[in-house]
Amino acid sequence: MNVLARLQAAFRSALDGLVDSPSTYLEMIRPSQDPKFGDYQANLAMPLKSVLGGNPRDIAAKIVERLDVSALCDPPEIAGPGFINLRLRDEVIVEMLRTALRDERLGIAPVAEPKTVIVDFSSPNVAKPMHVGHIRSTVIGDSLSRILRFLGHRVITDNHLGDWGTQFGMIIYGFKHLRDESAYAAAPVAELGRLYRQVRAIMDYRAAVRELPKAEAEAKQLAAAAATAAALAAAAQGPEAKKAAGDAKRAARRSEEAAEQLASLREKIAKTEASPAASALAAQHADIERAVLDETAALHAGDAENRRLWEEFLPYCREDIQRIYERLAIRFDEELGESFYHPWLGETVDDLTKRGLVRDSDGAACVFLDGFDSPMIVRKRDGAYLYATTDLATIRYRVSTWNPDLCLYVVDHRQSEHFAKLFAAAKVWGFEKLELRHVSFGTVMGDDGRPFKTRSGDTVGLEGLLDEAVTRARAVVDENLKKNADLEFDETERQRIAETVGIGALKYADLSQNRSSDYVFSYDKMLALKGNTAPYLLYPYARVNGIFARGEVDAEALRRGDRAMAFVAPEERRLALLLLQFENVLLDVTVDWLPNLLAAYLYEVTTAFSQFYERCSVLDAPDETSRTTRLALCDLLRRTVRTGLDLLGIGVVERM
RNA sequence: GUCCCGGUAGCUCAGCCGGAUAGAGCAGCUGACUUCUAAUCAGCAGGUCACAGGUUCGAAUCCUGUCCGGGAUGCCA
Repeated sequence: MNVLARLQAAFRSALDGLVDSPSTYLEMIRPSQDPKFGDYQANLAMPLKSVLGGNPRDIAAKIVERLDVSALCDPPEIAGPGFINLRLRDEVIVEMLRTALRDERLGIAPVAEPKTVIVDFSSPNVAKPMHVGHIRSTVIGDSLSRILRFLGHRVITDNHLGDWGTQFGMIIYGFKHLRDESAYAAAPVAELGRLYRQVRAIMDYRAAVRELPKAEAEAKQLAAAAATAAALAAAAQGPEAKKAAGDAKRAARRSEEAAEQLASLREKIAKTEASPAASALAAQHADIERAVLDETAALHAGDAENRRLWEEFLPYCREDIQRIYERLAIRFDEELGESFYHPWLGETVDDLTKRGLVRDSDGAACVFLDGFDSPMIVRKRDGAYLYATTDLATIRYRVSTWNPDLCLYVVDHRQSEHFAKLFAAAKVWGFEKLELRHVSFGTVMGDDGRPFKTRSGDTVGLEGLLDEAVTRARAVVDENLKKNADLEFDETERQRIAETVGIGALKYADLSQNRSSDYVFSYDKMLALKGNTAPYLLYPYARVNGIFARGEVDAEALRRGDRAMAFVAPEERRLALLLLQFENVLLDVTVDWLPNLLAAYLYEVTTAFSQFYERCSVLDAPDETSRTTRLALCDLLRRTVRTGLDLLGIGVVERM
């Protein structure tokens, strides 16, 4: 049992008979932020004032009187308005350290009541290359799955692939009209990618031409509005002036955005028209939008030819994304894409209808839900189904197959309304016992504060992103080795370190951020050697390995041994306390599904280690007890870091 | 229009289910490598936690309003 749980148990008996539901108060016991307030503090006397009456210091005194923590702590102290400060006895810390040291799982017991959890994440569209937008869902979902599994839950990870949408209509259309037979025979994946981009380019061009007049008119109108607003602002006096200036600024910005939008449209058009071949292509395929939709509809309707092509293309498309997953070390238990649910969409709507949940509105089948202005449309006027329908069918399938307690959807925040409706609909459909959670996250931004794009305005491919991270990591490795003459790394090892550090840095940059906020992408920041970065966390791990190697320490014997241990420096004690909080941190992560809490913890623990390392010589410790204690801290540190990083989906390097 | 999310140091961000003097990193300044890897450490400086009210013994954290930014908003996913 971890420290906190033991303290809580002691307080639970102290509160017995005093309050009805002690749980809320037990959560008010937490690590102190300042050592002078002890190791842990209980903040429950103040809020108990409204329950028990009297003044909080007296309440605290009463609780302390009933409290028996003598096996764990020095006598508790009451401070300030009624804080109860607890200082753990060194022998207790040492004993718990020993328990963790001996245990494969660092003393962390599996949860008493395991749940079945489905984690739905990544879910790229297989017809197009993965891009930067997929990184967050993939990395956050993978980490949450690993943490849940480590804690002892039954976890099913599912990649709900987009393998049935319009993008396949595009590829099929491209294949029928634009394919290069020999290129397809030689390298099908590349050729399909080219076809997708080709069709996309034609469609984009045609859309740009169509939208141009409207965009021109809008830009013109907004420019005029901005000019008017600027004039008004210049003329305004007194209290009106500030407001007018604000209006002018906003109008100017809107005008600027419209101008950019217009410029981007013109650029697309110019790009196509600059090439006679591209222009001719665009002219030849004047009806491309409708034709693509027709190909998609034919696929869905069971057209034999399109179905055959789809089956032929699918493995190639999956191959492309599989390569990325392998590099990221991401695996799924299931990859049931949209196509898997296609056969059941009709009966899903029928079942909803049978239960009286569906109403016709303008020819569309709609589920109207309390608290929402607009309904959830489950079948379009033209008879086609939507992702809402697929998502409902998916819930039903998952319940009948795995009977989960909880289902997490790791999907970006823009879809929060969709999920709010989906969850509400699932509830009225009869799945009220199943807990559904949208684990949402923000956008990856460029350093200009806008969604991360290449200089030419395209989305950034994920593969290129990985390559760049590794290349830059390699530069850091080489740079560092120049400074350390006594370290020798051959080419293979350098490259392997670069791969681990680069990919790890990319993942860590994402996971160390609170998922709900947008985050600014920066190679320089993620690969920085100091601060909350992957390289900083990996370093202590390698350092400890260095100590064990140089001292020829037998780690197994250390773990099993029973030599005396004791603290002489505050850095040792602080590091030990932090190491013992690992379990609580993992449990905290699963309260609001925040992997950044684990990242922050690992940063804190490695920072504490760096301070310890600076201050306390391990191999040349003053005596045997100190040496054993310090080696134990080192070993626990490296295993905690390795486990913690593994739970974030990040690998370690033995030396760097 | 309605709904959702955000506004914390020059920059990037933690902290937000109320707790003791608001924390990191970067950038700036000062120190520390004959010592287990300096991919490090120690220190200085830097903040009306957007604004105004409210609840509370106590508010960056909860409530209300205002301003600013982003997003969503019936037949795409």
